[in-house]
Amino acid sequence: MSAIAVSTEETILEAARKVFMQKGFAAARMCEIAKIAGINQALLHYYFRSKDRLFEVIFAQQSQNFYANIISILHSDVPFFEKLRLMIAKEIEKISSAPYLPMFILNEMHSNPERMQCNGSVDRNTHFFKTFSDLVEKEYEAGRIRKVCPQQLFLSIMGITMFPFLAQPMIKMALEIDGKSFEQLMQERAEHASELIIRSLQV
Amino acid sequence: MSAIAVSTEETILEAARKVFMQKGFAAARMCEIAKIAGINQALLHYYFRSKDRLFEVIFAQQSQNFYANIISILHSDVPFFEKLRLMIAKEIEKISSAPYLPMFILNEMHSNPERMQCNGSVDRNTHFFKTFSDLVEKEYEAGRIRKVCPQQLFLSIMGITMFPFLAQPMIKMALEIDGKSFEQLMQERAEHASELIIRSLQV
DNA sequence: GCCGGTCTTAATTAAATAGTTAAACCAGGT
DNA sequence: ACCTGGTTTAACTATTTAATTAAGACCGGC
Repeated sequence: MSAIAVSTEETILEAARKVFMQKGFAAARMCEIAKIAGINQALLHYYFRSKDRLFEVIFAQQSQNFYANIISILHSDVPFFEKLRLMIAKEIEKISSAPYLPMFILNEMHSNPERMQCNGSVDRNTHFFKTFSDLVEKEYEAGRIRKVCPQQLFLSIMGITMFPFLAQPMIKMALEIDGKSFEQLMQERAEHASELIIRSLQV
Repeated sequence: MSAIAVSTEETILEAARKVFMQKGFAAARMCEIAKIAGINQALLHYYFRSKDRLFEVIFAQQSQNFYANIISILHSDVPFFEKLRLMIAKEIEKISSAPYLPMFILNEMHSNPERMQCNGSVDRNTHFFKTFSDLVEKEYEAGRIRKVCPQQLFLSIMGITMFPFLAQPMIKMALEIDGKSFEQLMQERAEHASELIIRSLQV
């Protein structure tokens, strides 16, 4: 009963996650989700009343997933440079196992900003910047890094780690590489990215 | 006659550009394009047979627009560091005037890779990497920069310049700034980004 | 004046897709 | 044995939207 019910609910969520993340809300099809979950559309609506509701659940989950790493590392108790290295490495590691995640989140926020405003799951997760900013400030005052705008630095770190995945199809064409080589490149990426950021901060 | 015809054709393209770039192919509506162009749907199909055809035209145009800057600067005759500065500055300048451009291109390539393969307009524009790679190689051999993987460097430069626009809605929430402040931040961005990249390359 | 292409209006078709319903099936638990 | 709830099937409705069509209005050049 309950055990079985949870199982199919999760089967559905898993299928929905795949489809929504790959195609986005507008191009996603309920019948495809049902098909992948190995069930019928009737049961889909039996569990989640509508496409919108199902999407809300998926988006909230993934949104959580998207920010969790950064937040926990920012609050961890390691030296600043180590934090940067960890943020970059862990983020690349996670995205490697879910390459569509950044595009999904950013594209849905972009193409439907209204949905986000009334959505608490977004708000709860986006208040970590002050922590980062304070860390940078302190590090500068201790003379361990050069003077730098925390906002700009933050954008750079995020861009350097997430962009390759956002632009994956373009990158593959531009660099003329296949999926295998791309994965390889991403495995080496954390090292290059950390090196680049940390060198740029040297006094 | 001809003058008028061209004018409405351009009116339609302008409207289509707005709608497709803001909503993406799947969520874009022909009737909205018609409405914005100030015409009716019948005329829309009179000029462009179908939604797909209209989209092809827009995508090809924007794709061109997307790569043009980088390509022309790569082939220009200025020192390497100056090229980097120019690439970053010009790219930010362009995107600032069309903030949806990167998300549009990357998201459509992501959510519909098939469309791209048969589309020459993409292929023609993505073969500029070797030029960049050679430049980096030469610069290293001349001892003016440290040893660095050209592919990784390329990803970093692109990421640093384009990410803020791709993530605009998220950024605004995370940094708790409004549209005005975001524009301000982007105006200062080229300077920070160049500084960061060039410092990281110092031997 | 009329001719051709541009454009409008409005009605209509066709297709895709979200969502509903009712009846039946089946397995586990009582 | 039977009740319950998850599940299936299949037919159905409603809605949205792309695409078409036909009849005619407007308008500039011939």
